[in-house]
Amino acid sequence: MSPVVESFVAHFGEMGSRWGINRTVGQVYALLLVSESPLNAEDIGDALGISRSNVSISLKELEAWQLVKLTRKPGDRREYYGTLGSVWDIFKAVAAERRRREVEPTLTMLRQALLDPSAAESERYALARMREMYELAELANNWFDELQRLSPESMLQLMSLGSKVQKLLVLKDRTVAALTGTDG
Amino acid sequence: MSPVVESFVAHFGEMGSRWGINRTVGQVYALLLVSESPLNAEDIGDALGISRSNVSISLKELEAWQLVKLTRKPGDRREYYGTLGSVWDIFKAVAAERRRREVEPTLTMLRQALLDPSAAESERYALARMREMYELAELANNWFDELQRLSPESMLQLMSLGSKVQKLLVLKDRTVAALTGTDG
DNA sequence: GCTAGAATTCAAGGTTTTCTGAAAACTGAA
DNA sequence: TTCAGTTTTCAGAAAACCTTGAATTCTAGC
Repeated sequence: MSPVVESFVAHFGEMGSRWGINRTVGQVYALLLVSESPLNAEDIGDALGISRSNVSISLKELEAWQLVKLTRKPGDRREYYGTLGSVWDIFKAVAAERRRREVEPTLTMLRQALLDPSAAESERYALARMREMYELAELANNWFDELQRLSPESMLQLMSLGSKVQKLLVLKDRTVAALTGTDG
Repeated sequence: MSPVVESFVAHFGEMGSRWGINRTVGQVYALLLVSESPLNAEDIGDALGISRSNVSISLKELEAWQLVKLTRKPGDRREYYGTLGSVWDIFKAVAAERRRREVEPTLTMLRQALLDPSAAESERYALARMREMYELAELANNWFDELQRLSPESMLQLMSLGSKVQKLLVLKDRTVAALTGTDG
């Protein structure tokens, strides 16, 4: 590995725990990201100095995240791993999996708690707080879902707009008001 | 603790590691979230069955996230902890801290790697991949920054719009084109 | 269907992270 | 300034997590 690649891989390893994956999974993914052609498990283990079984476990984890794709070479029985095509696809895959792991269980828990008929009067404040949280989380969750439907171009445009989107929203309100005759 | 609060606290504890905080920090925060009035360290330790020193460490961590605020009661030397006012404020604080911990170190690393003059020809592919990643991360990062400037109302409106925002973007393009006379 | 090579599983050992109680440091009120 | 009550620190114990090699299962190509 060249020095630049080495520091990239090391960084992904160190950041792993902050990102909710472990060191090795981070390193394996970093290596695949910057490799021009797919690698097999032995290549990966050799490059990172880790055991064959650890490579296997890490690749399984990356498959769960849907961050790697498997290819085969004719006349070669080993499996070769590569990453998704564009960084945009990667971004979407990470967002989807994080939502599944980090947000959805909480939404489910909150939904159940809020529907619980045994809730007592003394819990009034706690339930109100939980409801607020549920509502914002659900809104944000659905919003991310919708954003993923946008084309990369639209997404780029929206992001470049930044907070100027506010002007556009005001404009929209005026237009709607004028068209429906419901203004002031 | 009532059963509903207990399951809420337990859930935050279990999700802690997925969210990049530890079990105890998650539980302490959950408890503060649903408590109508601020709690002192002893209250927290008793409610959660953890040591006084562990409470102290967890509160320090929550302070680093800027998720708790400290109050005092007249004639009481103990410190009382409560949470931020609205879920929107909480959301913003979490986003800011996560960006600081999870995104910024990577942007810094990529920036340095991309500027490194010792980059060799053999690293061409790796550097291209890293540049792509850097560009999307920077764009998304700045976008979040801008979004935080929006009022809660605008944010709500934008989120409710969902992918229909695309129509608004098309409308804007047409208007700009018409005004500047640069259309087809 | 065999089989050699490849992938996976798993128990044991190693490492990192978290938690605790005891001790030290701090602080508000007298 | 003193001091009792409070918070913080820290070394060691406990828990959680990760890694490994050996054994097992799987499978592509014959």
